[in-house]
Amino acid sequence: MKRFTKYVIKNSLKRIFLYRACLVRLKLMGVEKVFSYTLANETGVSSEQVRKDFSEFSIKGNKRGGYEINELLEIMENIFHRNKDHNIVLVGMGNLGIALSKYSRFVQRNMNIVATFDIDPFKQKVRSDIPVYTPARLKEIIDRFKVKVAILAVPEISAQEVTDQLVRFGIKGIVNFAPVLLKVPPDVIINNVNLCDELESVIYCVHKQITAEGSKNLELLYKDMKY
Amino acid sequence: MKRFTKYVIKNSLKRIFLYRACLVRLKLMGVEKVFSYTLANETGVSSEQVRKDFSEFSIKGNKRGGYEINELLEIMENIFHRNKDHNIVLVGMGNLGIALSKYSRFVQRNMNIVATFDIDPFKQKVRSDIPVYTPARLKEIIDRFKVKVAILAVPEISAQEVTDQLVRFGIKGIVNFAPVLLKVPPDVIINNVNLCDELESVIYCVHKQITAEGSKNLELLYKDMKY
DNA sequence: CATATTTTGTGAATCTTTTCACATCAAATC
DNA sequence: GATTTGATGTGAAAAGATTCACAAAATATG
Repeated sequence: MKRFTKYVIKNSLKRIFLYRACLVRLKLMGVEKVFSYTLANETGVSSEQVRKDFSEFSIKGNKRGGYEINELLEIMENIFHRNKDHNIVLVGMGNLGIALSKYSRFVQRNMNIVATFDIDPFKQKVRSDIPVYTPARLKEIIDRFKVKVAILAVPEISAQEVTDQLVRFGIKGIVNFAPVLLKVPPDVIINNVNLCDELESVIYCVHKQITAEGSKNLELLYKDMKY
Repeated sequence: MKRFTKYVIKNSLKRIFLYRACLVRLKLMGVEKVFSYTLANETGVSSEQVRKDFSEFSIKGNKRGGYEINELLEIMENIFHRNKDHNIVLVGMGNLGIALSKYSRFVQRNMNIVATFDIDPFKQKVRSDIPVYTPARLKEIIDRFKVKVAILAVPEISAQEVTDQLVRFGIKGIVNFAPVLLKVPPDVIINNVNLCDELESVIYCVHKQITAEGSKNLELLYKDMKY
């Protein structure tokens, strides 16, 4: 009865990102070695979980000696192919699109938005820091920069249409900010970011927490997970 | 050995949001009734999952008749307290903060950003559509509008400091866009949105998918979940 | 150099989530 | 109104994720 499968990023992978962020911070503070429980404390997971996650990605430490931060980061860079640059396109230069195009952290992590696209001719500026093209040039740019991943920040109504184009032009992964479930072939990875839901779920949980009589109710709503 | 627990929003709750978005769409299209497999098809989950989720939230349907969309939406509105208005504050009016403050979908769903805050005096504008105040007025505004939930879009470096203030002034839930793990008392709910990680994980999966020799590798990286 | 200590790494146990399978009910059909 | 059909709702089974518990290894100590 299922019409399409969707790949979902595993928790363990998400946690690896947490660990890495934490390692980068510790390195800046001059720390050279970590133990699984250091990372556990900093990220809120359990130390066994850290080790289990590492073992899933075949990351080995030194018994008694813990892990060298530099070594760990290098392994992670390799796992994530972060040594290479990655070219991204961004479609939809509304408020959110503009903010994302200026988000400096992407560049810091070797993810370059090489071009953005918008149907509004008034927004199109080829001679800008990051150029804003007409969607007619999508294929050309995707081909030229060998782009495989796109950020979708267009209105809900045109999200599927743009997605179909992107997929046709060879895009294999999309971070989608439009609140729709995109339909794509099984080899295309979609990561939905729904800002409303993020806010709404917090409001919901807060409300429940405030009005909850016993803890029984809460258990229905959250997992008491330590991540 | 754990230093703080963190509540994480359950998958079933996240899926309820999916269902609702879908129901709203179907309603606009003039549909009046749905079956569990309609929702399943539209959202990519299995129909048993839909029913199990509903049963978790004590949502009942009609055997053979499925579910009335209106009824379903009403129940969900009640569950989510969406009939009431919710006042939100937003701290940090950088690119992302500005975009979020203009995000019309929040208002459509009864979530009103009543005020924003930024330390930069040049950004402070009290007579604007949504006023931008100095953080010195945080307590005053939070008290006046009985705000319980905040959006945090400040730089990494000041995120914890601002969080401590927010918590002191009575904020019980935070949507955090800064890439740091905030430390808060156990009754405060944090929802982290890390834009870099979202993009990076897609890049990672795409890369793995492209270079994967067998399907064995893939299984390590994704769950073949149908959500 | 033997012993004690500390941390990793992982199989087993537990807990959670998802899927299966089918009884149960409501509507449609004969 | 009896029978068939097609959906829900939910225990039971399976799959998946997390925690426990402890052997193995590396370092420190006496």
